[in-house]
Amino acid sequence: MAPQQPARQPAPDATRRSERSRRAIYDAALALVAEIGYPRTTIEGIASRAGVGKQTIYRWWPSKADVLLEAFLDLSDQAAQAAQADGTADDAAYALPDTGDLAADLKYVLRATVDELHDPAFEAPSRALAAEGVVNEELGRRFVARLLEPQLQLYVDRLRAAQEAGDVRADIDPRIALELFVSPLAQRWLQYTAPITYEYTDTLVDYALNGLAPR
Amino acid sequence: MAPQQPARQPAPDATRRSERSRRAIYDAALALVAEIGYPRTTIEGIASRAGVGKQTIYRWWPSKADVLLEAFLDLSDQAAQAAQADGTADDAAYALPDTGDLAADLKYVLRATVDELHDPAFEAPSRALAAEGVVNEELGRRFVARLLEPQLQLYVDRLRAAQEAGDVRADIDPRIALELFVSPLAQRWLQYTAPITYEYTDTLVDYALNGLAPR
Amino acid sequence: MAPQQPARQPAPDATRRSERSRRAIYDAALALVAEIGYPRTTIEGIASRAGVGKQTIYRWWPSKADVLLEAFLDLSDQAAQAAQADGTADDAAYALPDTGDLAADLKYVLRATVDELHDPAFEAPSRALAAEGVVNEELGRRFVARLLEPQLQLYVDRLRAAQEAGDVRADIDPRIALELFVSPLAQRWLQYTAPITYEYTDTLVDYALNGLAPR
Amino acid sequence: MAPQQPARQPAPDATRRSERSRRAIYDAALALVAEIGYPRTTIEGIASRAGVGKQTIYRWWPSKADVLLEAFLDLSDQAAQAAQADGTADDAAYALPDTGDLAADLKYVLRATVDELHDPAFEAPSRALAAEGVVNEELGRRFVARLLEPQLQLYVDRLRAAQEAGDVRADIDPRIALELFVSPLAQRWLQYTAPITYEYTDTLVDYALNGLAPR
DNA sequence: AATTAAGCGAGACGGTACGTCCGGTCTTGGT
DNA sequence: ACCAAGACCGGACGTACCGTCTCGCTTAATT
Repeated sequence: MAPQQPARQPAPDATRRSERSRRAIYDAALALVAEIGYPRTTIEGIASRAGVGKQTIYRWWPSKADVLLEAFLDLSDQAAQAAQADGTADDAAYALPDTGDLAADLKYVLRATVDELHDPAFEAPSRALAAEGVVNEELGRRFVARLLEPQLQLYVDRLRAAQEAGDVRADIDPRIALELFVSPLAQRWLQYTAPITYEYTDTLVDYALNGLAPR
Repeated sequence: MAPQQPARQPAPDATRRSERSRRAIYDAALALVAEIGYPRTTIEGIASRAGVGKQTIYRWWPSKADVLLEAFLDLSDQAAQAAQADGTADDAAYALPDTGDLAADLKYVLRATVDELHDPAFEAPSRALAAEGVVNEELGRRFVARLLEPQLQLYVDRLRAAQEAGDVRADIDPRIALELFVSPLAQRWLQYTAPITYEYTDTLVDYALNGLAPR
Repeated sequence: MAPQQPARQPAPDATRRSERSRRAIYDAALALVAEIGYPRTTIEGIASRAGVGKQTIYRWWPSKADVLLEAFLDLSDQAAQAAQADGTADDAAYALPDTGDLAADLKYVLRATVDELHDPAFEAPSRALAAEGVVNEELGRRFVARLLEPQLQLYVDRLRAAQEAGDVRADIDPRIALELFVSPLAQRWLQYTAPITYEYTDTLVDYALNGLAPR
Repeated sequence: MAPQQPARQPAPDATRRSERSRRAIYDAALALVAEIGYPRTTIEGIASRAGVGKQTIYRWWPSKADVLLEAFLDLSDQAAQAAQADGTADDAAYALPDTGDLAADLKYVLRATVDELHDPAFEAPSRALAAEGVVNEELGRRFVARLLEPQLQLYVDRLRAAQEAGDVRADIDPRIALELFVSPLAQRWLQYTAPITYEYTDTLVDYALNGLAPR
């Protein structure tokens, strides 16, 4: 119906695209970012490590950051599928747990997030993408839309359920409410303002639910 | 007694340093980051714009990010001094307002922060430094220690005062508590997750003080 | 069978070399040396004037002197071909004249050499190469083997013919004999020890053929 | 009457000049040229090795080549004085030997020159100066006038004596005649065209005195 | 003896060029 | 047509020196 992307260049034919090269590029990009860091990772380096011509990268991605973003999305999808395969039906990738105890559920999920933020395989590329997004608004928005927002949506869902159960006030906006415990964790991780522990995230949930003022 | 700094290189003689060049470099760095963005700002460009030899930059700073960090610190100091000069004695640079109404005071300060985050002169360099800090831990910690933490400390002080006044529960850790409203704002700004408005920051303060759970 | 060249670097693919760039580099190098002198001629200057990236020079030549040597060889080849095209069959590029009068032939050729040494197009680059060769033995030997020795060989041939004709003693080594008139000219030109004139070269030939001692 | 040099700069006061520094600069310059070669010898390197400020060099010499020229002249003077001290009255520095046998005397002196040209202490700086002189006419003329021409004058004197003794034809110009055996040696040394041996210089003398043509 | 003024060691400074690396484009030959 | 390979133009990197300049410090020569 609607036209595809405007396609300023001769528009490569995606049906002929080499899946082999695409995978090799993702692997090389993630490996290099993990090994030598994002700033020292170069397109030439990725091409060389992937055994691929530079043009093959430039044909399909406009920048180093875009390569990494797609590589990371691909990695996340794979991880999600793997988790779903050997996990329960209500996988964390699709919904937060709902045991009826909101505080406990949030603490559980945030503890899992703490673990993930300490996983070296995720840390290097996601830091790199976050950093790039800070300075490059267009990519930042894409990063948020594709990776961050879907995860935050799970909190929105859980908080809505809590509102129906009467555990959260009805006049609360869940999209804002979730930031009370998610953003502090994000900031500590992004900016090294302070260490990240289970105790810390538990505290965040308590403070957020009960408020700072005396009751 | 105490050892001098390690000084790995021949250690330039700081007493002979050209104040004129230092200022010109700060100005050029800030101007370029504002005009063409951090990634396209180069050491050569700064040197050229400042009318300075490249070596004069490399002699005193190890990297582009360090130049910008010092330039920004200098800018902040100047702004603080200017504010103090024409302001009241209890300047915001030294303490948050304390009218007795904690919610109002916090809302006031956060609104000022919203304004500052929209000020183009501050936005470009601080974004750049934040981004660099995400990916470069050493610089990130310096950025936090020199710029961010001193500002957060003002919230700690205000919250302590509120605890004494009985407006905040005594068992609350102020350093964590402040993150409930500061970090969400930071994240929205850094990652473009959502717009930043007065209404938003007001809401954050209300949620944080009163909690999400029904009272 | 025979080993390939050692090829210490990744060895660029000569078949893909840009002829256009090569020529532009030669032209730029010769022009700059003529205009501003060898020491002030820089690789960057050559690249810029030739409209070429610096790497294109570094890819194919190890040093400024090598660029100039090849540029000059190319120039000489072109001049030789041009001379042959519109000249007689027995071009000076292939043999010295042999009218039967050795003294006259030598004087003729040396006068032509005097003219050439005063030709600004040849002077600047050949001086530069000679100077570099004095201080850089490896390049000096290449300069001699590729440019100087082939010309001297023509004298050897002419002197051999003279020996057969009985105009030069049979026990004379022509390779040494030619130096009696060629080297003095060379030294005056290289070291500015004294001016170079037709009269001077005529005198050299007379002295060399007849000797200094009374007959 | 007439003013001394125009003195474009404030004209340093030579009476206050530090003899200690001058010597240290000469030594450093000669040592560096011998050790790392002329092109890699820098003014900064000389200053540092001599334990001297850069300005002390720039105050007294206009260029690296001039420093080396004076250093070499100084070295030559010292060598000449040393030779005179432990040698005969008629030192080679003041006159060529005159045993009555011109050929033998010339062969003797040229053999001594061959030895000198192989002396590493003299080779590096004199090559460097010669090379610089090829490309820098002004310095070249100074090099010739101060170093080369005085030595050639000794040949002129010896050849004049030979003319009076009837061993050289009266119509010969000694200044040109000497080039028949001196220049070939010079060229072989400067340009690496061929090896330098006693046999070679002996041959040059024979050829020059007797001529190439049959007698 | 105190004062002055130059040379001096040191090295920061504004520059230029070095030789390298990489970005992004283009061309070639192979599949 | 895509791909691996890599040459190409361009531009920034971080380093090395250039030649000038300023800073304190000797060190005479002059008051």
